[in-house]
Amino acid sequence: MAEVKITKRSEDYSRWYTDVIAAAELADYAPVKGCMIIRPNGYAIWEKMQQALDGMFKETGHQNAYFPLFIPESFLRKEAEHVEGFAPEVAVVTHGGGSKLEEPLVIRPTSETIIWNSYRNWIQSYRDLPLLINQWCNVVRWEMRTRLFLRTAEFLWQEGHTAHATYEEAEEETLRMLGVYRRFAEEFMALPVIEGRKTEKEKFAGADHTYSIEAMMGDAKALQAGTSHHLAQNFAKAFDVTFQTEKGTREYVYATSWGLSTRMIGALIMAHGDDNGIIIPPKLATTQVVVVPISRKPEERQHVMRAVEKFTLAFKTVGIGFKVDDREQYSPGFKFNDWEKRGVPLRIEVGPKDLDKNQVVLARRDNREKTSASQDGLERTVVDMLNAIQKSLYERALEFREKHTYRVDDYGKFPEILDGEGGFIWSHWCGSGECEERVKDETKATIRNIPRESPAEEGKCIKCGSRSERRVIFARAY
RNA sequence: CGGGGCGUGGCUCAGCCUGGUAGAGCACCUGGUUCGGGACCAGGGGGUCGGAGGUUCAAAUCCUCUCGCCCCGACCA
Repeated sequence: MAEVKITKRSEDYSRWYTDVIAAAELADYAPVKGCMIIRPNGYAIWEKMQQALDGMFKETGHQNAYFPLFIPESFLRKEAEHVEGFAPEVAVVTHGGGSKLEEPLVIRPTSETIIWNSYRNWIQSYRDLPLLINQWCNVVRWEMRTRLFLRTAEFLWQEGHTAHATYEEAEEETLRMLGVYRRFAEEFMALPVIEGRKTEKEKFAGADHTYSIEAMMGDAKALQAGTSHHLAQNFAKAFDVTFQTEKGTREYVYATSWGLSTRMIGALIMAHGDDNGIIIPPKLATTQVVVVPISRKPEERQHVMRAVEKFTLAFKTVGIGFKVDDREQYSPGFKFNDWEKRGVPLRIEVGPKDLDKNQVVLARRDNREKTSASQDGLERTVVDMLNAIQKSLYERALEFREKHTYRVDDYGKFPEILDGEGGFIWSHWCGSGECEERVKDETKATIRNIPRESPAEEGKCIKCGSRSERRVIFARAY
């Protein structure tokens, strides 16, 4: 276990980020450029995310399946916008079994093409619809500049691919899954997000339109945390997927796809982490509570351990994830720091002084407050406190976002905000790609999305002054 | 792909300018004393100095080539 010191957030945010990952042993750089090794601590978070999401997918009627990693190159070319969007970043396999392949195989950057190729055979009639499939897998996108979790050449994700009889039904599904992502972010990640529609420039290659949830990180930059696409009939037409309607006519199928990736681990780090390391929200922590026994003499140790065994037994019955750190070679102070950088939400300290009073010391990771609690019914106290931590992480993140959100009607204020503390800027936009592009060139801020909750409001485009009907969010993004 | 930097035990780095046969801190192992916010003492293990070639009696050090990584700019979940 190498000692890792963490750069202060205020000093160098991106170094802080990589330091936190090293300190918490979440991931390593791989021998292959742009790839990462997700270490057990990092993977544990992903597994928790998977569990939560998978449950919600099942609740909304989806089934898991698995499609191949290799996709015939020709498939990718069938949808014009799609190939244009992904061609620059696909990895291609040209050889196999010692000889050149007849047709190169691309390693999936996303699976729309290979999945819709199958859907052609799966869908005959309106009775086969809707078709609601999800898959958990890895994908590869050859990125120029990579950062652990946020942008790597290979990453893990889930991709949902559904087929519907009508445009409206597909739209409903697209928004339903966006809502699932929102709920996941808020309830499990303690991360407030803004649902909205992507601009034409930022939408998924091959989609009719794209929705996203956007979150604010600890440096006030935006992170796209999940996307849901309405693909209309684009892929059905490309792969000739039609169905017979109730009336006996033949129509192309409507599609959606939606994905959320290991990037969320990066979001978690940047949304909640502090100078001491990552803070894992209780609902995503495998180890929710770490118990640090403190003792000097062997007989003291025995007494302490007896008490620990007693209350941890109760933890098991109520399903609290805990770990007892009984390593003898480390001092309590070392262990406090060790578990803090790993982000365990709650620490329990028990020593001789506590035994005398039948209590323990509870130390919250989120605000580093220490309080005493009785050993009787400790499991209830702990459950309550974990809930309180979950809630307070959300509130803190929301407060931070509010504090860094501005309504701006004067383009001249953009640099001041963006080069200062940064943040989300709600401004009017006429809807033209030129204005969007010019703002990006001039300020490095992009339109994150057109918020769904943004009320209709007459205004003038921040850039060109033309008529605008609602505000959009400008921000610098990851 | 353009600009900048760096490759020396697991990690961070010194040594290189001025060649002389590898060193520190942390981590690791053993024993002991410790233990309520990163303990201490003693002992110990571990490196073909990114790779190849060259100069030299002698190369981590000088020369040539090569590979890789990191940071900054053009694309993106």
